[in-house]
Amino acid sequence: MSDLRSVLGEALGEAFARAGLAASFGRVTASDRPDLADFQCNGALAAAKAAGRNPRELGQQVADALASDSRLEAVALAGPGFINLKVSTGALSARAAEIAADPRAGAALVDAPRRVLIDYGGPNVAKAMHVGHLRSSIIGEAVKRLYRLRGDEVIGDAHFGDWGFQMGLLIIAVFDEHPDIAARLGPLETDPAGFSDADRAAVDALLSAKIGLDDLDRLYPAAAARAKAEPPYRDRARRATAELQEGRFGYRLLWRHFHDVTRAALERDFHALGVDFDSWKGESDVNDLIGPMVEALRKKGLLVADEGAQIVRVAREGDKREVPPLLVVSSEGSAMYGTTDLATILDRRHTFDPALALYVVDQRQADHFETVFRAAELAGYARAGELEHVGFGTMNGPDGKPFKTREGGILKLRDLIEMTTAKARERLHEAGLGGALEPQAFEDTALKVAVATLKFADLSNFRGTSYVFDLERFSSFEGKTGPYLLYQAVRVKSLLRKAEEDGAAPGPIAIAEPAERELALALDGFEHALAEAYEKKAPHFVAEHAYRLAQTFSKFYAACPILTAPQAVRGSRLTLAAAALRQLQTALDVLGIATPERM
RNA sequence: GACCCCGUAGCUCAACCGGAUAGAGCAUCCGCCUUCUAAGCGGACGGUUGCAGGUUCGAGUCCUGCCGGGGUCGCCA
Repeated sequence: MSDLRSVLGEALGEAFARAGLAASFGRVTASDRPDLADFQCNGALAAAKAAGRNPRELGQQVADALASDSRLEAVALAGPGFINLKVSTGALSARAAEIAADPRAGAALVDAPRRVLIDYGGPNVAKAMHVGHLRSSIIGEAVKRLYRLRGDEVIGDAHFGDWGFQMGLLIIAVFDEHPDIAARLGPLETDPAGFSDADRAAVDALLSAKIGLDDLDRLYPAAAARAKAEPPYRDRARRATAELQEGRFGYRLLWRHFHDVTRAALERDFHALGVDFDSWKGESDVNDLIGPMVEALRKKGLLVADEGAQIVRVAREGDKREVPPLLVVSSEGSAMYGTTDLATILDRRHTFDPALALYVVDQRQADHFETVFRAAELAGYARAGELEHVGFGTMNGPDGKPFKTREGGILKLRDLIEMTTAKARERLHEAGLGGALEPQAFEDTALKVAVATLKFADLSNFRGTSYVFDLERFSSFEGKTGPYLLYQAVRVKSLLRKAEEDGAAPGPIAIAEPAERELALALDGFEHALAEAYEKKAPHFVAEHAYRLAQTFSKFYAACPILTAPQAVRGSRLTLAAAALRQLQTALDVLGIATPERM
């Protein structure tokens, strides 16, 4: 089961090989000139250059070798040596039938599945998610689904930021605000003996009643600001952080509550966005690994003292810039975020043991990851190429700067979703869509439209570039938008429902009309879009395909009546329509976009 | 200052190891609903790919320089 492009590429590769040239010259691409051909091969030009031969002559030789191929209706040499291929109607019908019968809608599996870990989302304790988390979550989720669809064993890890200085800050902030909590937990130092289940339940009840995510979200920024301005306050927080990490029991209880209450709220928010993690391992989980790891680094001679800190030098001969060392232990003796990252790599090596770990994190941290990855290689925790930073640009406001609210604050993700959902309701009403739906179904549709709006807008751009958030444009039902794609999917669903009511059954595919031909070729292009997206960790190739497919279908829908066609034609077109729907939904599912039944 | 990314139609973006006539969407204009969801489809208009050189039969793509924008440059993550 392969796409036409690959199959034809193999045939051409053989022809090149018979001519004594590398089979890789047979690489086939979609035609630049759809008026002339379906596919083309430019290999004769490069091969002729390499072999010192005439490109047209060589191209003709290769073309002649394919002249009798029954899958091809025409093989023609054009221009300086392009080989143009037009697929026969029979082969195209057969390929379309194959895709229609495929539960995977034409998506192939990789030859050698790997274990892949995707590190994305990056939520933190006590911090409600804001727009800064949006891209990592959306892109990471899409990459995870893409790799899984292609057959890899994939774990999506939220890499929960649940450790470090901000925990100390929160502890003292909560103690200051709630003397009763301070009185109950403050004295509990190291000995949990005598702390009964009933005591634990009482503490849990106390904390649940008094401290919610909103409180943490309010306390944290205030405490962080105060620590910056008041060294004594900062020092208290540092001490609390150190005591927490050393295991002070009362602090651990409080910390556990921070952790649990945040995670529950975040999971809900993420889920509403269609983002679900397989693992919520946090920075705290590797805390106990850090001590031994530091020792091991020292023994290996990698750790050196510098300016009062302990560092691992990672600069290499031939570096164009000065690559800073990894700061493992600060001059105050504490672990840095790079330390935690390194320990996390070690932990993953011991547990999931991924062949590839992808870090879906803001592009601005590229240098940091370069340093960490080099240190991991030096320490023997990973080999070159096993760790990769999948960076992305920022989502900007109309001013071209990272998105802020009108007041200049950071927009919470929940508010962004609510804003987009409100716009979706408005647009649905404007369009007179969804009027027949029950209120609950309407809300469900509005949320799906909102998620499609946000995600498609993000994923249709190459991840590396920044983009300007423009709700008016993104939420439009016209053009290259999420809502347009949902609309197309819903139209097909409606059509198929109607066909079923009429008792019209799908039948064998027989490509005849140009619009059918185009649709079949679009369906065939799915696999290549997936492969491209997979290789480059760039979901926009899938988004691009989804859009092209929807548009090609719409053209077909307009040009080819289905329910009113003669039975055989109707059967063929119904099968094509069902295949298009399944593939569109599969593509949208990779992007993390769900389609409603009606709108 | 050093290094990295970006600069493509009026606007927002694509362009598959260097290939034919650089493609979409929005906006503007012209057509198409007694027919399956017209929030659709077809067509038109729109380009010195930031500038200047170089390599090549061929450059948006590779190399050099310059201009403009963004980012990063150890004890916050």
